[in-house]
Amino acid sequence: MRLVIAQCSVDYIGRLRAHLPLATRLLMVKADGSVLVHSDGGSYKPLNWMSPPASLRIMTPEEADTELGVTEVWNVQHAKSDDRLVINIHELLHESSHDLGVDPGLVKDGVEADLQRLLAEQIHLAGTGFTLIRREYMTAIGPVDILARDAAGATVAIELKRRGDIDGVEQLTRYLELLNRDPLMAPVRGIFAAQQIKPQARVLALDRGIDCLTLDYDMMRGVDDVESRLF
Amino acid sequence: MRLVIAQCSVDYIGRLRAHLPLATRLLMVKADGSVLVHSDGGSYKPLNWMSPPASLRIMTPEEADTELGVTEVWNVQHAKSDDRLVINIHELLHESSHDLGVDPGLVKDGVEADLQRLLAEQIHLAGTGFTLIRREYMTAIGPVDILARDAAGATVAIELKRRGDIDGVEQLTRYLELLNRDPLMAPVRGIFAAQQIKPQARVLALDRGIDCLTLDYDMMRGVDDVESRLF
DNA sequence: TAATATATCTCGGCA
DNA sequence: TGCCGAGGTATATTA
Repeated sequence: MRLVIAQCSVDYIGRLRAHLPLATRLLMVKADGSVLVHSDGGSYKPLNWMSPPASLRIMTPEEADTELGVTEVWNVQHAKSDDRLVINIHELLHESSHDLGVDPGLVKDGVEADLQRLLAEQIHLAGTGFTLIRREYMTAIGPVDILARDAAGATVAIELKRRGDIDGVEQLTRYLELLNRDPLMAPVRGIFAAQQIKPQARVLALDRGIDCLTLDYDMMRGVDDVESRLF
Repeated sequence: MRLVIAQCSVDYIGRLRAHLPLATRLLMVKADGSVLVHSDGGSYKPLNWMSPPASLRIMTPEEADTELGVTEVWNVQHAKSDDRLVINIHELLHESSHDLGVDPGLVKDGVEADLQRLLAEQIHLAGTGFTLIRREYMTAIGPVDILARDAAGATVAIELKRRGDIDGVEQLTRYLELLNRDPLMAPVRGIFAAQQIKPQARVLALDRGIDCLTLDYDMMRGVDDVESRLF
């Protein structure tokens, strides 16, 4: 990885066009040819960047640019598209190079897949007497997160989200419509389950006869830990 | 901005939990207290990070950690939530600090707003004899991108996207449902316009009687340039 | 402040 | 490889 602090202007031409006026910024060149242009604020998103795979060519500026104070031109070309990043460097303030090696990568816990596993194991949280039919029940339009049977023997489709938004209700609605076309399965009712359900999503769900279920991940994980410890 | 290359392990605890095993990485500390952990690959997204506003406290490790080789513990605490990033530093390989100043920021061209302006100007692309009623036509549930009148005098609602996904079709469906409740406006038909329309979205749109329109931004901008040059 | 739509989204999974 | 869904989505706009 190469780190450069420089006074520069940046232009991106590709899926859109974007321009950064002259200022002092961090330029990060990664081993895969990707380049990130960061300012000293904002979030983790760079001001401008080039995704890998890409190649960096450092060129001498044309005469007109030299007169404007440009000392180097970095041409970062994406390997598989016409996307291009052009960095006009006016002054190099710092430069260093480092060998980082390959990263072992991130281990996550608490994403939708974990929620799904826990709810499948603790399906009684969806309702008393519920039994699991299966997770990731495939249909023509995609997988239903959890398919279960309620105490009365009726089929229930459960859509899981970390954050319950209107999109999720639409998604579950499409599944229910499809499942209810199958006479062997109908009637199928729906449960929209999430750690947090937005008011609008709740209104839409109830309007469509879909039950809402708020999940407490920490509690569910706690139960999971206790159960794991028993075996 | 402070740049550190270090052998470290990282833990994030907040909306979820995430762990990075020991490896050499770049740590970027920005002026607003945000911290980015980057490896020498991937794209612009850091392996792990803390969003601003945040504060960094550097602490001496506990004895047990010292024995494992930890020399410094960075505790990055978000200012407005319980999100926390803990970086256990084993070896500092490089360190430098830089004053970047405030960035003037990015200028963009070619986002949805530009597409919308161009299609409004070239509304004939939606169909022969089309006339523009208005852009951003407000309804109770949000603005319809473009409202137009077709050759026969019927109202047409156009939803614009750069990438036509299923969400956009749902959005347009909601608008059409609402607009068609108004007897003065009904019947209103829909056109789903995008630079690229995903197959699933196309199927759903056609199933709901919504026409699809693929837009060529470069061509539209080219026409725009030519027209601009005439005046 | 809260909700909504966009993104050069990125990233992972699966056909 | 392309499509599809999730994201600690982040970010800008607007009511």
